[in-house]
Amino acid sequence: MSDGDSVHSENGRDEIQKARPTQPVRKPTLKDVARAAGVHTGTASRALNPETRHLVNADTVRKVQRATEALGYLINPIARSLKTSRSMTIGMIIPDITNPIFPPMARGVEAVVEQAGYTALIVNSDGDLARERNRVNSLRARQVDGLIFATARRKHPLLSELHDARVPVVLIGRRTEGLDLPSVAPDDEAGVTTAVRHLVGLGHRDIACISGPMDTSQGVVRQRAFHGTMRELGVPTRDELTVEADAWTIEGGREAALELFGRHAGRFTAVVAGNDLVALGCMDVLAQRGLRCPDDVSVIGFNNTPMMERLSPPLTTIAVPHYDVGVEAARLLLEAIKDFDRTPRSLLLPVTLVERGSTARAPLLPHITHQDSFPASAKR
Amino acid sequence: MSDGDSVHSENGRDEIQKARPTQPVRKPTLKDVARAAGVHTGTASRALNPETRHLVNADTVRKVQRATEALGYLINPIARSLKTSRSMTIGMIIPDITNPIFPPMARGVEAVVEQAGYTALIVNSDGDLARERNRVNSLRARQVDGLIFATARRKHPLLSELHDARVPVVLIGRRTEGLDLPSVAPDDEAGVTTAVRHLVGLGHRDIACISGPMDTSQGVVRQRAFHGTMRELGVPTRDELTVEADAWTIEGGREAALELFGRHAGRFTAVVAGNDLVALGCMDVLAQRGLRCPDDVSVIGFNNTPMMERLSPPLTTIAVPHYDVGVEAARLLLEAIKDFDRTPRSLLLPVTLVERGSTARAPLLPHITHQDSFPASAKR
DNA sequence: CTTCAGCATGCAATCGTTTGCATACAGCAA
DNA sequence: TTGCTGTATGCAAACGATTGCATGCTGAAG
Repeated sequence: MSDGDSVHSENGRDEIQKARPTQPVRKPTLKDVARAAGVHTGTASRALNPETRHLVNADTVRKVQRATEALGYLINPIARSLKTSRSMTIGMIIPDITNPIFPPMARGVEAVVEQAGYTALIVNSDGDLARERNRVNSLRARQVDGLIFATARRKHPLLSELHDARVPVVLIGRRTEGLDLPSVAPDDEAGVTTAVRHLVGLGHRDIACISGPMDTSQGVVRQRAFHGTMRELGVPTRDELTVEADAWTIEGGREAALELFGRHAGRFTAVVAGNDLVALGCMDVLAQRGLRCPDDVSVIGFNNTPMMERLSPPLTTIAVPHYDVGVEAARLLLEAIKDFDRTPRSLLLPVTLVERGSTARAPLLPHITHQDSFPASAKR
Repeated sequence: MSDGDSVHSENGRDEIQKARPTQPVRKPTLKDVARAAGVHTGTASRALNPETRHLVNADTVRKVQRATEALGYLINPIARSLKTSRSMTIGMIIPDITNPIFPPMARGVEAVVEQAGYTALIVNSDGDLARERNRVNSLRARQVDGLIFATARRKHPLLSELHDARVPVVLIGRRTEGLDLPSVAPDDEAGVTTAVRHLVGLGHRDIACISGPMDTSQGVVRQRAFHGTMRELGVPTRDELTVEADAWTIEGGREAALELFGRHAGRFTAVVAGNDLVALGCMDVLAQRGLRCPDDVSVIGFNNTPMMERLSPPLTTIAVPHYDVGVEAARLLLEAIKDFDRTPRSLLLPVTLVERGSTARAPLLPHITHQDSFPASAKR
């Protein structure tokens, strides 16, 4: 509406920049504030910054503050960053934002950094290494003051580079190899141990393990914990019953389950999955083969991903406090920003078993033979 | 490796800044590149910028590029932004990042803006107006070149402010009121119409509507479409059968369903929910009252939220191309950034019915009377 | 040989802050 | 009076890029 009738408005500037309906008001700068308050920009700057405020007379501070409000002045963080080379910004790299465990983490991170005056930039790498590098470079160029990696790759050239460049970094979901970086992770080992005990307690002995990708630390930790616990409990394991999912996704779980069956590995009555999504994929394959869960095969996941309680059967899983993971990671990062050379702390967050419908007592009859013939109950 | 053996390296700078275990290598600046290439910074700048590259001799360009690589130079977007007052950054405001429809949108947005050299900053407002204001201010201060609102509030003082400040804005999921802003939304009207037709086609006549919050445009559009379609089809509606959920969440749906029952509204055999989460909340209440879905009551959602196919019963719903919504929103934003005064376009994306297990033919017998007594089938 | 066009580059101001240093002034002691 | 101390402010140089303008050069036209 306001542009149809824009009179000639030939004010000389319009000749240069293309004619605009309304002249965008120039944002007030510190100089404007200083002028309005009748002081020098330096003084205004000091008055506005809590760190330096004590250097200036209380009355002057008030004058400056009044001017600030009157003009609606907003500090320009870009100019500030240029000078201070701190951006009050941190970056969070997520491998797959559509995996529902990450949004709560992101919120946890946001909640605490925001409190400290930081803004969190959230980017996702799609698990793609090149893309990840890209995103990280872009974040670094933007002078982020620190980085949180929620991506679980085990060794990572980026990490040492970042360390050399003295960029504070916190890892989520894994401890590092080589480098000693602060990290926060759910207690994977305890979680898996609990899961295995649960199954064994239900009478299962032939338990398969569909681990997550072994190039992620969580993948290896969880698988290792599986074998460790089985050994401790004196339950024999067979190599054929351990497979690795290529990705922490439903599809990854599906493919791994397919491979498991392809191996003609013989009877198993339960599976410990690397995470909930992998468990879901596995359950798909089970169903497709006419095996009922939990009647024929029990399945247990990891994470307690949202919605898992509403599936049929509802998934038994290990609950991880994702929000808290984010919170703690952020705290660690703030520490690292404050003092880069502080010796890195690592947190292990407790996890809990959530018993639901996907696990049950082991069936009495063998129902998967080496030949993949099915028990009566599973035959249509 | 090139720093471990760096001899004493007492270059005077060490004396000044506090001694550090390892000297953080100063990031190369444009000046360094220029020196290395034997040209002036101005020339280097022009050589590196595709827009101005044609101004400089091809050989020189090559020299500069080589120097750039050799030094591992990364342009400093902060300095660049300060000068150009463009940040190559856009902001996306999401009301609730844990609602699984948003991550795919965010990815869509990211995919296209990234292509254009922009970085997307994703923040969530938790639906809280003050917080939203906050986040937006922080984004504006950071000089974002444009904003995408995925938050569905109907009228919004912020929006006109932003418009006055000539900040490009694109809306997701609603057309605006008052202001004419570019937007992209699923075709809510068509979606609801399809849903209602589906139910009526199954023989339902007593259909309840649990709409989303009516202070969101999607809430009103969908509810309006419900009543419109019912009228067109000649199916009478009763006011008591329309309730409003306070939030687009499971909890919101639950409370609304409770209210519906509290009203003693009499028989209904189906409900059209504002979205999938609301539908889930409603189904919880149904189950709790001993009503089976779909045998006693059919329920249809909206969005085709991930996982809905795995529930029991799997949710019949209207599928929305969330990723595409993000893609289109980003495109619109880029257009608006290029030319703020272009007349705003609005897109309506097609939606499709996904028939699953939560809807079925209407039961023959009335099973909810005004007194809330239940049919035999529902009695335990 | 001049003149001029046109290309390639250098020069320097600028974006909006921060911050080390210089300055001004008041109060106080000698 | 002089000399200090300390406090409050001004001054101006950064930070690292962009960009309008000036300049130098080459070669062709006159």
